[in-house]
Amino acid sequence: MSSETAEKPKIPRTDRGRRTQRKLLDAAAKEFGERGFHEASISSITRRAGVALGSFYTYFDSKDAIFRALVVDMSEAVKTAARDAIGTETAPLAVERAALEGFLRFAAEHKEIYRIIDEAEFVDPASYRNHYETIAERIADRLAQGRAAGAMRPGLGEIEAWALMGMNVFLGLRYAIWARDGDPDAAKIASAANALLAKGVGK
Amino acid sequence: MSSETAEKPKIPRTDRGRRTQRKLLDAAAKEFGERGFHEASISSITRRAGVALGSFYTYFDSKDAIFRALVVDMSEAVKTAARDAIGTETAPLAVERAALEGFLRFAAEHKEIYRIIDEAEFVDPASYRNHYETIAERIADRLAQGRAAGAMRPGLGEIEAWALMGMNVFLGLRYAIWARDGDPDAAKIASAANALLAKGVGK
DNA sequence: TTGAAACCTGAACCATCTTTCAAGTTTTAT
DNA sequence: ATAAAACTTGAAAGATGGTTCAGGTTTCAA
Repeated sequence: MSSETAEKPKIPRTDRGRRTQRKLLDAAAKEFGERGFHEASISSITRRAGVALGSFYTYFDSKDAIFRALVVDMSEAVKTAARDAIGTETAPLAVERAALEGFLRFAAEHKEIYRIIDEAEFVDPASYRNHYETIAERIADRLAQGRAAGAMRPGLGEIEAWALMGMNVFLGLRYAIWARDGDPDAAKIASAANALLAKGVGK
Repeated sequence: MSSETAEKPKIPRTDRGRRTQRKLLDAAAKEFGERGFHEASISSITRRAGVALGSFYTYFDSKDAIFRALVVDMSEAVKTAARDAIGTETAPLAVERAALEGFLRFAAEHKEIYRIIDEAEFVDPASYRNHYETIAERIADRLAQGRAAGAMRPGLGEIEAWALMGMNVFLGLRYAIWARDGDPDAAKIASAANALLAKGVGK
């Protein structure tokens, strides 16, 4: 529970072990995504993974431990998705648009990330905080670059980074996780958000 | 657990009863706020409230039920705080600034709302969704008014409302809940966010 | 004053998992 | 081929904490 406990990695030493550990991780992503941390049960995870209950403890110290491992995984995955989506874009505003569009598409494909990241607020607060702080820093860096490139105004910093991140997260919640029939597609959402970012709501 | 179960209100019929129910609700707000839904225990709630364990079930059907009651309470409280903060402002941008500043101050005073609303995603998904959808509608209405008043550009709708809401929620998370020494105050945050809203990041 | 309804009490019940463990199987290295 | 290390197994231990209940006390209305 505490973030201070030793927490030896438990790294598998054979192929069979690595396969089993991965099966557990994948099963856990589904289980936690569908039922949330507390509703999820280890026996259900091992059942999904097709291994015995006891094997779980060969690879993870506890239910908390596998959840933490998963949060780190997903947190990486989100960041990677955004970076990949940015690709070769260089114009600062185009970069933000691409990042959001990529994130929206990723979230739609992996709806479980929201539940897992969100539940980290309760199960693993340090990772939760780290997740958002890291992303905010990354956005702040991009804003600084936008300024340096002369494409953005001065005075953009941490506040604007958090505002932009919140915007993206909530657009993902509404249009990727809670998508409805007839909703605009990811490109449309990203365009609208980009316009807001570029010129605000003023006339 | 299901949202289909009858769920009779259990309304107290005497003053004593109403007092006890309120004590339980207040105790639960603290307990859930400090420990989160699953770490929280009913015996701890009744201990805080100074009543016997069994009395809990005179007023609430279950741990879920009192949590749901609390979510409704807090959801109301947030909306009220924002509305009160808007007060007599009429200029559309000033309204948004006031709403955010009011929300930031409220969140700083009631840090438990974040944990309780956020945990509703898992414990009471319908209320969670309803909370944000209601707020988004309210923001969308204000944007429409801003447009009608000629202070905002055309084309602002649901997307922009969710973006703005996300902005506010994340600014609250960072600067009210996770406040650090040396952080700008609520007025400064609201100003910066308002500038972003007014003119975006462009030069 | 008095009976009924409302309310209070806390020990015990019980269902639900997490975690452990001792014994068996597979893999790896020599 | 052989032994050690890695891995697997599932029954059972153990802990937790929500919920029930039977009996007592307080409040209310007539």
